Amino acid sequence: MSRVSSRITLQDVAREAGVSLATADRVLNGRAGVREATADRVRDVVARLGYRPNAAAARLARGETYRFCFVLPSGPNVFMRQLAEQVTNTAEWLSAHNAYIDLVRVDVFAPETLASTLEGLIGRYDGVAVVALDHPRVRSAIDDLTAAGMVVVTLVSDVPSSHRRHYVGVDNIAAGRTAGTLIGRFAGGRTGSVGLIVGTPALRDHAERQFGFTQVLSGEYPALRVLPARESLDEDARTQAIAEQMLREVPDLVALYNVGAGNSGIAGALTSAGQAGEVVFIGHDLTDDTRRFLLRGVMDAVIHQDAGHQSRSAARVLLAHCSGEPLFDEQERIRIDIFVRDNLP
Amino acid sequence: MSRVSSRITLQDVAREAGVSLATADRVLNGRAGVREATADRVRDVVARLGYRPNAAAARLARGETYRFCFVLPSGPNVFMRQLAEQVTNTAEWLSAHNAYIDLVRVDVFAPETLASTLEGLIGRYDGVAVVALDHPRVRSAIDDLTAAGMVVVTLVSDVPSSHRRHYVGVDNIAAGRTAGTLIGRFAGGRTGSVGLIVGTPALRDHAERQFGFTQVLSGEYPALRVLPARESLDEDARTQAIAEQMLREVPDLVALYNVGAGNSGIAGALTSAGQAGEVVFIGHDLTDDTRRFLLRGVMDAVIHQDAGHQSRSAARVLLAHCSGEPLFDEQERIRIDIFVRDNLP
DNA sequence: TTTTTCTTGATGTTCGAACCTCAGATCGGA
DNA sequence: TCCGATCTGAGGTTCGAACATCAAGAAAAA
Repeated sequence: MSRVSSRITLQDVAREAGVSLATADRVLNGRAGVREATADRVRDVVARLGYRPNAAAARLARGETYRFCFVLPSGPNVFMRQLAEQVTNTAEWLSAHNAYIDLVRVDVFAPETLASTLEGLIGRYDGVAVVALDHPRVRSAIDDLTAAGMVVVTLVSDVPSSHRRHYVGVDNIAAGRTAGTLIGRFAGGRTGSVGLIVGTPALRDHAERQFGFTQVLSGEYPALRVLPARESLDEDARTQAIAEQMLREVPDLVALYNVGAGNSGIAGALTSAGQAGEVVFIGHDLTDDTRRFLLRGVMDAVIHQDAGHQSRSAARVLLAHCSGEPLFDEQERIRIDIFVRDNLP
Repeated sequence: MSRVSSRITLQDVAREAGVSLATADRVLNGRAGVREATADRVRDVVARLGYRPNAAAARLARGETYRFCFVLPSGPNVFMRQLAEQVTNTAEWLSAHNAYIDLVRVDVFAPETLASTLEGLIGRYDGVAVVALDHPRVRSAIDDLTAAGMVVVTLVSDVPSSHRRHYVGVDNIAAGRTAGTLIGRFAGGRTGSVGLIVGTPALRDHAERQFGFTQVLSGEYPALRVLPARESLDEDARTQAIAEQMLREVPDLVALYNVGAGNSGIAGALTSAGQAGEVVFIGHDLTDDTRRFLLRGVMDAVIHQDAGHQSRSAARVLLAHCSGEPLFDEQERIRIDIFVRDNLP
């Protein structure tokens, strides 16, 4: 049996170090007016006793409230709607920690709008989480925010070259590779063509998934030929039209990978062509629709990134950076979930 | 833009309801001596204003410390070692919430020992998380604990018929089904036999996985014949011997599913038989070993349940039940993770 | 030696809620 | 109408840390 922790207050530390509470306090909060030797003594005792400030008391005493802003894309995208909903839940949870979230939705396909929205946030928040577009204007807006002393994290879609403090989201190249491996395996040694549908290659996450997917298929499944990517703009109707055309014109079609939204369109096309369950179909993001497609055998796997995790993680990261509390990195890693019919949550 | 929360104190509620702080306090903490009509008025205002007690202040004021005990199996099982490590991390996190964890390890294959260990905990803790054996003695020990007013949650392996307050873990039938579907798909239309290795059918989770697996394979992949299950007792050497024997004696072996531990043994057998990558191999629990096997192509998929999630979830559940704080169910659902080479964390 | 500057201790207030006591107020029943 | 029982208000204390102020003592500079 191992007692893993204890409860030690600043009082204990002060007594043990032979200084007053005030001095111990000055050391711990980096206030001036303590001889270096004394400060060291205090720090020693802190380490030896394993003193950990009572977070509840500290927050209560500070009485600070943090203001965060989450900037998400507007539009009908189901995943983004889920994310917005989860942000609302997160806000409720955060309110117990003296932090408030405002939620802003802007047009994701307009870098100028996004950039100017971001710039309008300067000084009004302590931290910003943004589903970013990798565009020079957006990058410079992010840098402006950090220059103004705000903590910025990118959410779902990264801008690696910016000064964002953290990226909360998955490795989309790995997500694409995962799709590639699953399609390669599910195709079961068949030879033929694989249809590839993206929302728009202008979105960094779509481009990365496409890259990872093609990499795996062309490298390891030579029997499968990846057709040139078609753009759906994430619209159901357009996606359906593309899928229908493929089913008509590609006789040896063995699989479909949909990088973006619009899975309902593909399911519709497969079903009406009588090919549901025949053509391997993998897409992204678990929704009511894709869950149903999995259960019906229309989709074979869904690659997912949990909106709730990402929202909470972004909030924790913002909070930790603003209040100086520690972060458990391992807990903040967002995973690439694979769902098949049998492990649906 | 939507401001999702606010900060309202009990003071505000009392003022708005036209009562004193003391009365509002009595209502919220269920203390006697308030007329029902007045209490209703207060509750109305609480709802209307969306008052949420400041958790930090509440905990500070209560000053309670909760003592939890985590009872895990002893022995060399890697997953259980991971779990123990994560419990230690969780303990550190919990110490910021005035809660302490003791960690006890007992022999999992001895229901008597487990049961008497549990009974020895009575009165010494506020809550217990236990990796339970589904055995009448253990069940009655759990019921004794709850009868003594302690909160008990089962971890990883459930005892559904007991009075445990909560089960933190995955649906192991679903996990077995997931393995079945993946093997069925990965086998790619081949015809042949599938080897099935369990630790011991006495463990509920093993039995459930076996059940789910067999259900899917026999129901949906008639070309695959599931061999009678062999028992490995979770030992590498034994597992290896079984795998070697299967590889020798079953000429049409197309896949192996290992329900318990001992994946290294199977990997060894496959490699030395020159069958690595030929025979589909799926097992449980991501470890350094299984990760390596995935990357080398010896294993095709690993079904995983995150030890860190489970440990933290158990702690949150215990804390919530003891302190009466709310739980977000959705966050406490443990997922069945599927890992292939490309989505390793 | 005398100032000035630097350290330190002592002491207090604040945060929001939990919990306690005591004195009135109100109410029902006899 | 009066009595006890039941409400309610007012006030205080506590938790642990953050932060402020003031004065005493020590060390360094003049």
